[in-house]
Amino acid sequence: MVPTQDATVAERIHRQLNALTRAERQLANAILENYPVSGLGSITALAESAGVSTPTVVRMAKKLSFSGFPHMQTALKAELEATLSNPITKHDRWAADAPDTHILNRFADMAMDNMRQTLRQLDPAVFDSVAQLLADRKRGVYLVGGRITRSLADYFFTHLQVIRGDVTLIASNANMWPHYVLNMRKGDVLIAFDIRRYERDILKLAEMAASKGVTLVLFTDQWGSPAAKHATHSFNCRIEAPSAWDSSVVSLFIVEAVIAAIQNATWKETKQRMKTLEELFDQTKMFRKFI
Amino acid sequence: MVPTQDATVAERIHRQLNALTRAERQLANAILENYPVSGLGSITALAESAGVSTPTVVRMAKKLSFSGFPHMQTALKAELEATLSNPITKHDRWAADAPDTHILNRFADMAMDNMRQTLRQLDPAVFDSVAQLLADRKRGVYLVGGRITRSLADYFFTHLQVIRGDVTLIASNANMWPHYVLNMRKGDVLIAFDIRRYERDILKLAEMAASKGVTLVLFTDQWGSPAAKHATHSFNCRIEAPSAWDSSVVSLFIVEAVIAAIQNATWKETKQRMKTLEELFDQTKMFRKFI
DNA sequence: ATTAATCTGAAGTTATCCTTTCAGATTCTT
DNA sequence: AAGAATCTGAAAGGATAACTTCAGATTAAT
Repeated sequence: MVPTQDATVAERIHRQLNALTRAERQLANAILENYPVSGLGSITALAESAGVSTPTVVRMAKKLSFSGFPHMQTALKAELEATLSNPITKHDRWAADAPDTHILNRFADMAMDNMRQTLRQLDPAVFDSVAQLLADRKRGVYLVGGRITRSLADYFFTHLQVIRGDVTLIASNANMWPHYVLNMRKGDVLIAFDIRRYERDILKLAEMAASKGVTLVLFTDQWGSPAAKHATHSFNCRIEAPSAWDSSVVSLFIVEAVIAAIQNATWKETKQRMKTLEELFDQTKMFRKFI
Repeated sequence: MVPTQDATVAERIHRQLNALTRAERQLANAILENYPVSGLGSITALAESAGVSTPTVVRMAKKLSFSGFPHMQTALKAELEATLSNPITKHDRWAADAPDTHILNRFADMAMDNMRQTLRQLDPAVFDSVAQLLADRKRGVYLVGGRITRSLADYFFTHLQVIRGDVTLIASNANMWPHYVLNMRKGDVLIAFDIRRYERDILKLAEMAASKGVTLVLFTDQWGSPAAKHATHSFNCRIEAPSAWDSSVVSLFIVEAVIAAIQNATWKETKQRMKTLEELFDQTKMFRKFI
């Protein structure tokens, strides 16, 4: 007998096909027919769908060297998981010269995981709506961030400012925030960053803004800031990191993608603004010419 | 309430995220983490892997408009079946619901490429040296960024400040920079961000700092800032993006990895500082308790 | 600080599942 | 055709899962 320890369920079935009885083959066919999902239900369901009795299922599982039906089902689930896990994760080491356990590689693994999981559950329609909102030059845009995320808001602000006017970065001192709310008009957009630990002030600001009819776009983490209840659109970015801090890589990614989308939607005007900006830079001689 | 009849479990979770409680979110998170396989086991197994109780699972299933856990599980299986039996569905697409040409997927592809290429040519020894430099509390640390990269310097600063003292974020007004140089001592570290278009002022600052015996750590792009000639260590991060702007995702990634490495190297002191910081936050009541 | 509202999981109950047994059905052998 | 060997599923059991209840814990509100 060939060892069947590591074979897939399908392989085991094929290998043992001759040793199976009539009812068992009928069952085997049913399993292979919609493999492997068919085997994920209860033994009763499987037996019924194959038109055999439950003892037949148990007997076949044992013929395939499983201890019983649950054992076989576990194997099926493991196979499925291996199949579904994105081939992208199966990489050669990121930094080839460093061991797998080096922080660079561990961090890279997690960053890519965050990215994958965030995008999998991100609704492109929400993304498109946000891009459209921000492309609308009739709406004023305000940006605010917390202790850590302030930098992200700042980054977003710097780019938005090039694309369009009427963009305000809300200063970090929360005492001043009501002043900003004072100027907000119905239809304006507030982009707020709030990841754990969620900040009371951001929640308060979201409340105030919402009550003035401002549309709230929220960048938060997988658990969701309490400000989400006031948000029209939320981006839940995974922030896991092998570190005492959270990772903002995915949040920054989304920000950049939104920027690109807005730019595409308003390219004609944006191009003109960028050209003007270049001329202004030329005058200040701030940048070196070329590269 | 939006009808949830035909939505996928992931969509329902996403839609109801705000209505979920702490334990339920924790559970939702666990489900999405290895979706949808994680939901195919018994309610007990799922509850355990999420670190919640089984009643929580039942309650969440009901909040998602299922009659109970088995109902939800059936839905998961149906989704899985649909996915697997439809060869057209591409598993390697980032945002599954958006076409390959959607900006999200194009951006993700490129970010991924940037990451791979950057890490491939990054020397882990350089990385380790930088982490070690910054872990050395006897050296003062200065951070500076350009028009776009200032946000990255700011992000780095916020974290470094928690880990250690004697960290200075150089203000954005270049006229003031000589004041900072005045205080720099031999052995201090200057972390500079300079990606195209490279800024004259950063180059000048690097020169001045170098002449005072300051160690320069440079974050730049694949082409290399002219300031590199003064740098002791350089990180060349790929910045390609399907956009008129460059992507800072990889740069941020390296920054976070460095932060994690420093934290590991000095965990004892860092832990103590973080604890003290927590206490200070408690006093200001800035953050909500837990999560 | 106190109270009210909400959340959470331990414990217990009910339902379902998985396995085993065994008698009848089927197939094979002579 | 008779007998032996094998196969099969109904039924019963023991095991596990799913659901409900409820009291303590937590959070929000006053």
